[in-house]
Amino acid sequence: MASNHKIFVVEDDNDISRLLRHHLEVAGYRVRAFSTTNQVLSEAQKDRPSLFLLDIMVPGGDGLELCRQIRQGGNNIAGVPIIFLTAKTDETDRIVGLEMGADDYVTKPFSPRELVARVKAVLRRSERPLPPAVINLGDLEIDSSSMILTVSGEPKMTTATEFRLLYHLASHAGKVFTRDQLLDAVWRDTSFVTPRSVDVYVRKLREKIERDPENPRYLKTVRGAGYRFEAPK
Amino acid sequence: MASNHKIFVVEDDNDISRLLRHHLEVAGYRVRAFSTTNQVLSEAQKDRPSLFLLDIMVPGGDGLELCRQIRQGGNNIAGVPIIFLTAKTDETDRIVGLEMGADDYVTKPFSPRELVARVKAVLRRSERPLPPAVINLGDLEIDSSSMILTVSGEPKMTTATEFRLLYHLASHAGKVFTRDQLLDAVWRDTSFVTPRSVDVYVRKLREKIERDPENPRYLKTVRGAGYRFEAPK
DNA sequence: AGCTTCTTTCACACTCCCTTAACATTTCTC
DNA sequence: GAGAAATGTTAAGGGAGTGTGAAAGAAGCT
Repeated sequence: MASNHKIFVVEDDNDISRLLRHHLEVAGYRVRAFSTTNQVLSEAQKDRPSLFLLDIMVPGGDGLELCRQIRQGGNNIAGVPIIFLTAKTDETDRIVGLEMGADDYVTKPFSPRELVARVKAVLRRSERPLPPAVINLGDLEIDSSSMILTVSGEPKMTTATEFRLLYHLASHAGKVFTRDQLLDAVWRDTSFVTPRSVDVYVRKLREKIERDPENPRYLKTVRGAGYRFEAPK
Repeated sequence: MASNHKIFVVEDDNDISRLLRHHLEVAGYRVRAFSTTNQVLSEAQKDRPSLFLLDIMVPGGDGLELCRQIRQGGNNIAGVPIIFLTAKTDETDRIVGLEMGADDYVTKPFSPRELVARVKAVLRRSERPLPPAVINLGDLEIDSSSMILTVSGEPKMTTATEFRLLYHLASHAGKVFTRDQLLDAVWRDTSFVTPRSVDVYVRKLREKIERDPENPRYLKTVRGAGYRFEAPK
């Protein structure tokens, strides 16, 4: 249920802001709330949010202006999706806002479910499509679109987490990952997971892909650092 | 990002027209806007657009009429896809599907995300050869033109949603879809629908297509990910 | 209106996966 | 070679994800 997405909420009304935060957090997102536009831009450049949720009528230079600044090239956040919060009646605001480059809007009063659904939809669309669907290495075939692992022609059952881990390692073959990096990349919610969990999964994968799990050809341990997937020559 | 597609927009409200143009252009399409239907047809025959975006309520002979004229044989644009813009309250399903031969519709007020997504989807569909109207897999026959499902020669009744879901899964056999992806592809407005609704439909489909619904051969669960339709060998 | 049919949600049962903790083993350091 | 640190391995409980029936909610039909 949890995801790694961080959302910047810019809303001056404290009640609404708390409400937004609450619903978004329940939905598994991390939230940072701002009551004015002042520091949003500079913080965003440091903190790299996945999405902005802007009230169109916040004080301190309004939301539209902030939207334009975000969209402006030159910073590293120009591509981050934006959702506007608008009053139901104010059609012109909405239109202007959308023209400014927002990705969607939610009208107040909003239903929590719709809010979350729109956030989810925008984030889903902004995710870049996965790199090559099928990875072939040695006698392995890792097909991410069907989530099927084949070893020497034999299909092997894997759990979702096993598969994601394998896919991540194999699609960056040669690169060493620390346990923490793997947790960040592969696990949905890293907050309460021991890095040692990775070890357990590495073992499970070795049992499935290695001839001799004790002497792995693919999934190598890099002592003191982490793990590396090694492509056979 | 750029594509060679040219879109004819027919819309009398100037604000909305500008908005449409803006978002379509940002998405990489070329746009020609018309505020009445008068010259659309003649211009289209010269200029060959890839898609029409018609407000259903434009003055000068309404959008439906224009749609009919476009679809009429004898010109060279009969096959160009059409998307309608409609007010939310309208009864759109019938208009789109049966009578007029439109390809999709977008309700006002629309979100840019949705607009562009639908335009993209329709263009994508029109570019590649149509997916086969009849899918034959194992003892299943899924005929999308007549919306008839046959299992081992036995015709089975399905609802529209059941059929669309089955068709989507079967026409991408092997690929895993998350519940959210299925909602996007099969349902119209996902904002108010729980992903779990998909489960219910999967179950209904299993009851109709599987010998043993508890051990499905076709419609497999991929735990932690979603569902996959598996073609038998 | 009343009826039917489809859609969506809810609640509960159940299964399987995930995480952890504990112990075993290997590798490094002095 | 002894101790420390890192990794390998195993099994169990608790929890998340899914299956399922029923009932409320929409939408169309007569």
